[in-house]
Amino acid sequence: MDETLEPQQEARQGSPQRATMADVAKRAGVSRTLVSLVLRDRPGAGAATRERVLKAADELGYRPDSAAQMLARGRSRTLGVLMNLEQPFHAEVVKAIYPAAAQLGYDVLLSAVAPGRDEHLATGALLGHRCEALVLLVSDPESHATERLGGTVPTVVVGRQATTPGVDSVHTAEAKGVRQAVDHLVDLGHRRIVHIDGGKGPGSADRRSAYRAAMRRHRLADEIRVLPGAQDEDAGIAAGMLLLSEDALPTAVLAANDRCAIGLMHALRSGGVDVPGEVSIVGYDDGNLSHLSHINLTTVRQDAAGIAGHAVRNAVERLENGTLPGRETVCDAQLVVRATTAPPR
Amino acid sequence: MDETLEPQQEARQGSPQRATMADVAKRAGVSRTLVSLVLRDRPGAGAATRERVLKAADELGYRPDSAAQMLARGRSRTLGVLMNLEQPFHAEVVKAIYPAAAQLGYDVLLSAVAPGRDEHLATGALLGHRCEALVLLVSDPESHATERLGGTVPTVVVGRQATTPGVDSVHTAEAKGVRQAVDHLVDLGHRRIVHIDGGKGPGSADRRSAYRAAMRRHRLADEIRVLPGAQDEDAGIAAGMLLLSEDALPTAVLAANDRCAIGLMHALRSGGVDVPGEVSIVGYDDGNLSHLSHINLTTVRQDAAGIAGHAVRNAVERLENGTLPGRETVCDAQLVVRATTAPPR
DNA sequence: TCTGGAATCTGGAGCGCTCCACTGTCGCGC
DNA sequence: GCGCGACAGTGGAGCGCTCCAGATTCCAGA
Repeated sequence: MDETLEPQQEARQGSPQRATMADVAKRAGVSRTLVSLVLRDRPGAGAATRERVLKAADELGYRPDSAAQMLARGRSRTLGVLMNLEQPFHAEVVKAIYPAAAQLGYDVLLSAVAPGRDEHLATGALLGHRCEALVLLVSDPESHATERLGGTVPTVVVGRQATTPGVDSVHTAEAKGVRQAVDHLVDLGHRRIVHIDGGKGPGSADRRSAYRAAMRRHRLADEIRVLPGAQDEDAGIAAGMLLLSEDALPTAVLAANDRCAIGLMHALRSGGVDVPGEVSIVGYDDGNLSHLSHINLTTVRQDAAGIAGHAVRNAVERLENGTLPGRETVCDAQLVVRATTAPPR
Repeated sequence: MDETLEPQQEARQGSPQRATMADVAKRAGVSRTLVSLVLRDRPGAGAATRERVLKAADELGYRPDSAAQMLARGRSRTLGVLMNLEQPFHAEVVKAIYPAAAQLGYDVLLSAVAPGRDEHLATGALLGHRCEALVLLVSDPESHATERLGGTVPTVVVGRQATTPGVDSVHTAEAKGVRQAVDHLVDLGHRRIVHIDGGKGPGSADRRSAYRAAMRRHRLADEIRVLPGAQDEDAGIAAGMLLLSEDALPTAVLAANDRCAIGLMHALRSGGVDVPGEVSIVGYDDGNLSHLSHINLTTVRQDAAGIAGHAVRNAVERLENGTLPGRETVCDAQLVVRATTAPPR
């Protein structure tokens, strides 16, 4: 950068150029190395000196340069998280990843998929920033390209089973969650229970097969019906439209996730269908929308904090432990009964 | 004897060593510098050599180390974005920031506020990663601490006017949007139009005063009523509850944002109130929820792409231009009439 | 008195990259 | 033949930090 001296810096922080460790050292009258020790809270510095260094650093508004740290350490202690900004559940998980990573001394970098920014690009950015491990909240199960990064860097896939050896996965006990949901509906007296599929979204394949299994367990194999869908409101709406166009409605629907459930609920209600009077709906995720008092969605709660914790721990373990076989961590699922399920008419 | 230092052990950390520029250079039989030139697509290399370098880089799976790049360049060409994972509108803006930044050759780093991770911490992380400029989608107008970073690093505040000199701001023409909304309601015949306040959220103060001004313009000063609130569903619900508990409902409500509007809508509907039959509702943002066919919210559309573009351009300009006075960019607002507004009974 | 070891502190090398100043090598006009 | 600019390519310095191998001090114990 050109050495354009900034004429008016805030007086408080003073330095036109970012303060370096050498500046702090000079001010405190010690060596760079010692400053480094003190700032990283390592033994090897006397109490008085320590104090002096800290004071000097504070006065200069010193901020360690993580780029230089990474370079020098040969490690970045940074975890990369690939997410979708539109999935509330991702937000939930990310919120829990921050403290989990911080606790283990890791930093977190977020990268989101967006139109024109696919998984590949987004993970590339993460890797370019020297993330030592990746947590993939988004990952196309069909193109294993992203997962295969596991060969390069420890990778944890969230929300579904990994299909590549050497890649960890953390996901919800979909079978349990779905079974609870189906059990609940059957207990209420439902038989015609439709499932809206989540397409390529995480967990969808498992939920689909768990739905089938649960239906069979209740000897309702004949009633099995899976509608194509996705994990968003539009898919729920589309499914709702489809159902409304048919002769008879099912009495209950297990949606791909909460967003899908909400879309479905709106579609049905605006089609004059009473929920849960005529049709019961069960969601999946238990994000911040579902517990809103008027949505009040019966849903399968995924343990975002648990998922985040395990994902981080697995990634770090793999990082510090070298090669490990791919592990699968299953987090608990819990049906939360609210107001969108009721006995069928 | 120092020169026979053995290379870093590979086995210990398990990770296969990441290929460096020197590796690529050796493989292609050229100097590091040339590799650097080729990879950055700079003139100074012959076509044949260029090809060879590219091939070598590809074969080694070479990935430039952005930490080293930053360090060497003295610049990171990275923009930091502070966001809230729970605001769909932020997601919208971020999605547009990516391409805008990429076009100017800048990288984007995301940092989210979360429980236990306040603005200060989140921006600290961004700064530690050497972001050269910050785009703040989140910023507490009361504590100017975050904004004051503008003294250190170019800062653009999104969603409200900056209160610190030397800090740019990009926000929607709240006055115009709100005026359109109020005009629309008045045109429909409404007089009792209540506004739910967005609390400390971005844009709230402007919307509040714009609401007051618009009401006065229509000689409805007596009908002005601002309910305390926030920019989320819960606030909408709370406001709805409050209104339901009163003797008479207003005929229209201008909500703090879409999320708030949705909360309100649900609260009113579950209280047996017809929307828009008895009460019309107008939101603000036009995020992905509002256009869902059953929510179908009349709302004020904020130009996320425009906001993102201006924020990025302003930040970069300030970066490359040295000192500039604080500028304010106002993006268009546009009322989108959908199905939650109708003439009063 | 000397020894040795803990506690404290220092200098230099080097992480992977970019930039600057430089060396060659052409080809072309005079 | 010479000069000269354009192009191709090289080597070294150094970004801010951490680590390693010492250097210095001080004091307990023989």
